[in-house]
Amino acid sequence: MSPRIRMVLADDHQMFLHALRALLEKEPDIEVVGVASNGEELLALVGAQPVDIVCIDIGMPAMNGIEATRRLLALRRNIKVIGLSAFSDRQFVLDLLNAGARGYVTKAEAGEELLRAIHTVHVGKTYLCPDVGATVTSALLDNAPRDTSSPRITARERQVLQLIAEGHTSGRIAERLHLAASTVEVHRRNIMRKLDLHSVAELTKYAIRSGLTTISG
Amino acid sequence: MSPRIRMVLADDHQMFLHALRALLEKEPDIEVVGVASNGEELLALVGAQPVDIVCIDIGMPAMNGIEATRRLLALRRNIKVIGLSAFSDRQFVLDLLNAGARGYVTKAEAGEELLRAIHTVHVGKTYLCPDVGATVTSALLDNAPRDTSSPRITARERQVLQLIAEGHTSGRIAERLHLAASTVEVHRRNIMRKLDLHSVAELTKYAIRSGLTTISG
DNA sequence: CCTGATCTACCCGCAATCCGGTAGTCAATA
DNA sequence: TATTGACTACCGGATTGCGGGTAGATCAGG
Repeated sequence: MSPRIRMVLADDHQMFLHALRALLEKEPDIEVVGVASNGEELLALVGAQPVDIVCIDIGMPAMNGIEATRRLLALRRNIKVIGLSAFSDRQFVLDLLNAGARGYVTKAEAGEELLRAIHTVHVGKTYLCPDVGATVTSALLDNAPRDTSSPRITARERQVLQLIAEGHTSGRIAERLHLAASTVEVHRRNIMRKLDLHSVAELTKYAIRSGLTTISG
Repeated sequence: MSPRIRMVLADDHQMFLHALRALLEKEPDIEVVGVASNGEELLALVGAQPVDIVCIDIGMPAMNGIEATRRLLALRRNIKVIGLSAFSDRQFVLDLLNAGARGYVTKAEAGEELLRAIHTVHVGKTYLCPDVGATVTSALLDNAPRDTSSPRITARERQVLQLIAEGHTSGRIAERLHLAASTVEVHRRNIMRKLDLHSVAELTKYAIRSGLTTISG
């Protein structure tokens, strides 16, 4: 008999965290060895014990889910990461996979979907839940340079977008990042052009979908 | 021995729904008799069988949680409703309680908090989770007209706010509503003043929290 | 009848956004 | 080496946002 799959769960909602733990512990081949409600707790948990798979909520406020994935894999390269999210934004899934994640499941899916993902990544494969899988795999299989249809946001732009979505003006963002206001405005325009969004309201929603900011705040 | 508490859960996230079910079914005195992922399913479930307590997620897209509560209680007056939410907006809690709910718990709280709420409302009392309880009860106990601290938004303002959060300018909102642009701007400023919000990003998040608009769009 | 709330509409003025350019530096890379 | 992309910074101009007023119309409640 092979040993049970050692898992760690990370989500900023305590209730979801413990409810999910209860769901997974009904599975005989899964052992939840810890839960974390922020990035620091998560890194401490995986640093202290052997862990096979980590489920990370993309929408954590304290630490960006993608950043958390990167730091986690820098610490323990052989851990498998599955991203959990309330939304399914194509670009964001691609970023997460680029960061090293092996799976992606939306919270709208049933628990069985997550179990499928766990067992799939545990044997070294990649699992994407059906609704996002189609669009993403088509993008991955397509090695051709899809210039027009792949709006990639840079790290700096992501940083500016986050501050815009938090309600700051370009001037204050410039102060915060030690930049000229004109530079921030360039980033702002480039973000809007790349994403084809044309108002702060749309930028804000995109930032929330991407996990760059939370609804409360 | 008293019979078990018959519960129904409603949330648009399948995963949370089933995870929460697993958590509650570990309790010997609780029986989850059904789960619903939208308002229609919920009404059908409580119409078909005896139910003691219903947990409703406030942030359901298809049906407003407050509206669902109202219709639920119109159908079965003796059912106890507990509101679940990812956020804790004072005004929404008040609206929910006005609609007839007996409890309110945020998803950030642990599962034990929900169990406390369930047992409390089951014996006919009202339960509010600690972080919102303080502000809300102070508002309820205060019969005096707290003009400055009770930001009630009018129907027209809500309409304008929704269109702002959808990314429209005052000019286009004016066209849509057959108003002068100056009038829309007045509504806009009154909304901001009442809610103490000072950017479109903050307005957008508030609108999402209020269920006026959805994140995807 | 009067008061208060709401909706309507306008005034001014400054700040900020939004869209179009140009252009230098730097690092990676083809 | 040459090119590409990212980051930086500025210019100009049109539009919009934002905060402060004033004010008339309507309607409900005391």
